Amino acid sequence: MSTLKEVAKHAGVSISTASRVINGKEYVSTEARQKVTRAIRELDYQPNLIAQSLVKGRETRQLGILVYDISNSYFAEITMAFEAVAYQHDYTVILCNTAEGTRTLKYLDMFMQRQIDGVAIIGSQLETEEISRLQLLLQRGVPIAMAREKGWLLNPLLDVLDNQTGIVEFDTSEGARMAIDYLVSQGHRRIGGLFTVERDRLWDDPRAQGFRQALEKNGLQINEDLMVADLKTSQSGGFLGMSKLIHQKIGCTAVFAYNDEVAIGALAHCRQAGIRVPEELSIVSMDDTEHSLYTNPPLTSVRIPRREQGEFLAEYLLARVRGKNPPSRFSLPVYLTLRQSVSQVPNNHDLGRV
Amino acid sequence: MSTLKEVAKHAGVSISTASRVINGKEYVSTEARQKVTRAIRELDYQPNLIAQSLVKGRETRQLGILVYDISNSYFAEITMAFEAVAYQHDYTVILCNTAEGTRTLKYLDMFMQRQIDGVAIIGSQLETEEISRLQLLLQRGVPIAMAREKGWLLNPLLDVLDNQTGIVEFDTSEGARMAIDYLVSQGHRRIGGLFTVERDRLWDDPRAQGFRQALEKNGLQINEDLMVADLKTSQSGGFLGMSKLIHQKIGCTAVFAYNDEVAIGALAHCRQAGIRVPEELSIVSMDDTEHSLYTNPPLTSVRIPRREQGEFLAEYLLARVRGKNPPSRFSLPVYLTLRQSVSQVPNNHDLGRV
DNA sequence: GTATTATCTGGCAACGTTTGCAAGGTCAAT
DNA sequence: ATTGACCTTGCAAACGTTGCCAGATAATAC
Repeated sequence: MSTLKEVAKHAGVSISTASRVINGKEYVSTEARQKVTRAIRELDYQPNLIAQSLVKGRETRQLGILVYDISNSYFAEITMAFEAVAYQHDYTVILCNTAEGTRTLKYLDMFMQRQIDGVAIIGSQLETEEISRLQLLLQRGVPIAMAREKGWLLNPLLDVLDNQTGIVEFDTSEGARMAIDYLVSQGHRRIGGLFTVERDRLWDDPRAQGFRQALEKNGLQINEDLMVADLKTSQSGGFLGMSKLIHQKIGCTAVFAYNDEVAIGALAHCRQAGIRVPEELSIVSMDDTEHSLYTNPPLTSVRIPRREQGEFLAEYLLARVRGKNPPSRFSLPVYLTLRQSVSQVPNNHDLGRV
Repeated sequence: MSTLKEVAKHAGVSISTASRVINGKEYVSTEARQKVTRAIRELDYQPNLIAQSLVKGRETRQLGILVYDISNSYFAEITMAFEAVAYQHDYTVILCNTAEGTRTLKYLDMFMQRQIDGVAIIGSQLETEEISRLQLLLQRGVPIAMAREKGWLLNPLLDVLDNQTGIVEFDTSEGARMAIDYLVSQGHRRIGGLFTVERDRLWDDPRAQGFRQALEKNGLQINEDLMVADLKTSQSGGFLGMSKLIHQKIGCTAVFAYNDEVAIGALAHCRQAGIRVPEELSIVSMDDTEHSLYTNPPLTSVRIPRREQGEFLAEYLLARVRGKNPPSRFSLPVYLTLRQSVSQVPNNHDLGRV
C-alpha cells in the first residue's frame, strides 16, 4: 500500500513537495512535478483519504442517508438521485435501511463516529432519543436534511431542529383531497380507503386527513368501517386491505390507496375476486411511481416527485458543507395523474358491488 | 467535538488509560474506569473512527457495494440483505449505482482511497480497466465478492481474479430452459423472446442461450425475428419489446421475458393492445420478484434468490476481513414458480394471434 | 526481610496526511 | 555589489487514536 512517503522517496523529493504536487498547488518546479507524477504512476499511488480526513478535521466526503425501505421504488428513486448528486461532487453515500427495528439510533451514532459530512433522512419517523442524537449532530456542525410529508403531528422536539435543517416537503393531504375530489367528480359517493397507520392514530396521517376533509367538503359522510388501517406498506398490505374492505359488505365504488404498492396489491386482490377495475371499482393511489404506468389498468395516482427530493437533499447538504447558506425549505407540488383506474359511476348506480 | 484527550483530562487520567477503558481492556482500576465512564457520558464522547482506522491500518469497517440499478427491486432486495448483514457486524455500506455511464472505475478508486474493507459487485459487467483496478484492490488485500450469472462470455482477464474472489452464481440458462420446457409442455410451439443485450451479442446472454437450447432440444426451430433484442431492462423496455414483437406479424403463442420488469411492461402492452393473457398469449419471465405475485395475471417466473445473494456477499467479505478462509463459491438453485400467466394451447391452435 | 509477580499507569512513537514556517535559491532592479 | 521579491524546498507539528514500553505500586512467595 504505497504511501506518500514512498512516492516522495521514489521521486527523490520531500514529502511536502509530493503532497504539493498531488494537491495541484503552486510553487513546485516542473521538474519536481514530473518526477512525482511519474512516481505516482509507477507505484499506483492512491492518497489515503482516511489520513486526509483526519488532518483536515471534518471533510470525510461522505453523506449518510437513512431511508425507510430501499426495496420500495419510491425510496429507491430518491436514493438514486441523492447518490447521483453526491457522486458528481466526489462524495460517497452510506446507505441505511431503517425499516426493521430501531436501527436509526445506532446508525446516527455510527455517523458521528465516522465524522460524516451530512445526513439525509427519508421516511423514518423519529423517536425522542433519535431526535436528541440529531441535535448533537447539529451541534457538532453536521448538516441535516429531511424529506417529509406536511401535516404529520410531529414530536414537539423536532421544532427545535426545524430551522436548523433542510426540509423538502410535500402536501399529501392536499394530494389525497385532489384524488377524492376527482372520484367525487366522477360520481363516486361511497369511497373506501386503505391506510398504513395504526387505527387509533388514523387521523395523524395527512393522507387520511385529506381523505376525510375532501369527503366532508363534498357533503359525504365518513364511515370508518370503509377505512382499513394498519396495513403493511407493500403489495401484500394492499392485497390484505382489499380483502378486508370486501368483507365489510358495505358497498363502495371507489378506493383510495395509501400508495402505489398498496394499490397494486389491491388490484391483484380485485382480479382474484373477479372484480373488474375500473368498471366495478375505481382505484386511486399516491406516489405515481413507474409501476403505476404498467399496472392493469394503469393507476390514476397522485404524483409525489422523487428525483427532486433526492436532489434537494444532497444539494442542500453539499452547500452547507461548503459553508454556504442555501434555502432550507423546499415545497414540492403534488398533482394528480389521470390514467385508467377510475371510471364514472352511472347516476343510478348508488351501491357499489364491493 | 470532544476527543479522547478531553475525556482523559476531564477524568483526571492519562490518554492511555482512557483509551483502555473505551476498548474494554484489562489492567484498569475500577476507580479509573468509573471516572472515565462518567467523563464519556458527560462529554457525549464518541470515538473518532477515522483516527482509529488510521492507526489500525485497514479496519475502516466499511464495505462497498456496486449495484447496477438500485431502483430495480431485484437489486434492491440483494442490497437490503447485504446491508442487514453488514449492520449486524457494525459495518457500514457505501452504495454505488453503476447503471449510468462509467462510474465503476471512479468508484473503485474511491474505495481504494477510503481504505475500504471489502467490495461487492452485482450486475455490472466489467471492462478491462475496471478489472485491473480490481486486481490492484486484491493485491492490497481487499476481498472482493461478486454475484453473477453462469454462462456469460467473460473477459478473459477475469479468470485471474476468479479464484481470489467470492462468487455466488446461478444458472439463468438453466432457468430459461426450464421456462421454455414448461411452455412447450403446455403445447406452445411458437415462442417469442424479449432480451436486453444488443442484437449482435445476443448469444452471449445465457438466458438467450437457454432459450435456444430448450427450443432445439424440443425440436423447434429458432426464428430470430421472434427474438427482440436491445431492450431497456425495465418496464418501458418490455412495453416497447412487446410492441415490436406484435409488429413482426409472426404469430406466437407465448413469450419469454428477460425479467419481471420486462414482463410487466409486456403485460401492459398486451392489455393496451387488447391481447388477453394468458388466454391468447402466455408469458414467462425471470427473477420472481414480489411484483410477479401482484401482476394481472400473476407471472410464472423463474426464481433467482435475492436475499441469499446479498447475504453470501456480505458474509464472505466479513469472513475474509476476519482473516478466515470461507468457501468462495456458492451456487444458487433456480426454479420455476408457476402462476397464472401461462395457459395450455389447444391442439389445433397452431398459429398464435400475436 | 528480599525477590518475584501481578496490576495499574503514563509517556511516546506511530499511522499518512496537510500546512505553516524558515532556509536557501534565482533573478531583476537598484 | 546589494537589496528585495519571488520561487522552491524540506522540516516539523499537528489531527485522534492505539499499543508498546517502562515505571510505580501492591500483592504474593520464599
